[in-house]
Amino acid sequence: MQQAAARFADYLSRNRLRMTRERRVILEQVLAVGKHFDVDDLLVHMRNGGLRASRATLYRTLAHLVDSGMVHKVEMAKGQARYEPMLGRHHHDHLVCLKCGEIIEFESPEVERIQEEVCRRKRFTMTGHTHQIRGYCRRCSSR
Amino acid sequence: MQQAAARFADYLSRNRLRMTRERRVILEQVLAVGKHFDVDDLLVHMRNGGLRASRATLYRTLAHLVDSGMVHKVEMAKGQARYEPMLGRHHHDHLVCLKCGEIIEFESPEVERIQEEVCRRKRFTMTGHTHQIRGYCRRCSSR
DNA sequence: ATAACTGCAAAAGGTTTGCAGTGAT
DNA sequence: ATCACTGCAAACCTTTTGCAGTTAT
Repeated sequence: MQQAAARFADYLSRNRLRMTRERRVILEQVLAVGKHFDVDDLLVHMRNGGLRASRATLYRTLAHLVDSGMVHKVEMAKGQARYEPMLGRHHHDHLVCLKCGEIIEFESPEVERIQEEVCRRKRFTMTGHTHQIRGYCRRCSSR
Repeated sequence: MQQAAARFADYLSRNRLRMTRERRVILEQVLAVGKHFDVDDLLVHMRNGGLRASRATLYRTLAHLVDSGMVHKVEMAKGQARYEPMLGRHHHDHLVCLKCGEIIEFESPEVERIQEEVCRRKRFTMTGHTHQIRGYCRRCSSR
């Protein structure tokens, strides 16, 4: 946790940005709220802890956290974004349950390899990708 | 083209929906406008051809075309949707150029296979997926 | 002191919806 | 004669932005 704060502080100072109380609190809550969350989850979580920050500041700070690489932004359908802290974790993609909203992670080096090959063949410079499988999780399928 | 109209008509009647002038025109224009388009492209294309339909009707009709399987909806980041006619074509995914907006298609049976295996392992019932690679196309990379 | 930051409320931007009138079956 | 469809304008929803006041450096 200290570590994360230090890393963010470092990112901020390298970009001539400032470490404010809001940013400290938001980072701490992002780490506390768990794996996958959206802005509302975070807001609710913060309120329950008696903390607050405006939506605008949440969005602005999350953008910096994403930019620093400490948090990933996952674009869902209809322009809703979810976020996930990436501290020391590595890349993965998602299975999204359409009924209960559960998000299951998966990773496949094979898929990564194929992606790179596709890009090579098409002379395409990849900067990122999105790979989501939608459907019903084990629990929701069985009813 | 006749064929497409017949297929849509069939879908409509099976769902107790009606074949209207607007729907006929929209289907025809969807086929004419080409591979990947968004609602604005379609609207502009129609206006250039002296045809028209309200945005609301475009959205409503596209939803039916998607439901009928004749058109695929591709969710892009930030809640913008694009559509592509699927007549007799089969599934593929996309490379999206962040600079010029070009969309390059690719397909990989291997990735499909891996997806199925991931789902089996996680006991997940897949109903669809999204797989996009973002970056810069050949032209845009080289400048 | 400077320039970045914050909250607020307004704006944006794509999509959806309620309604009253129109039209397919 | 029904009941679905259409256009319009308003409503939606998440995210972004302008502004005036606040605060880290």
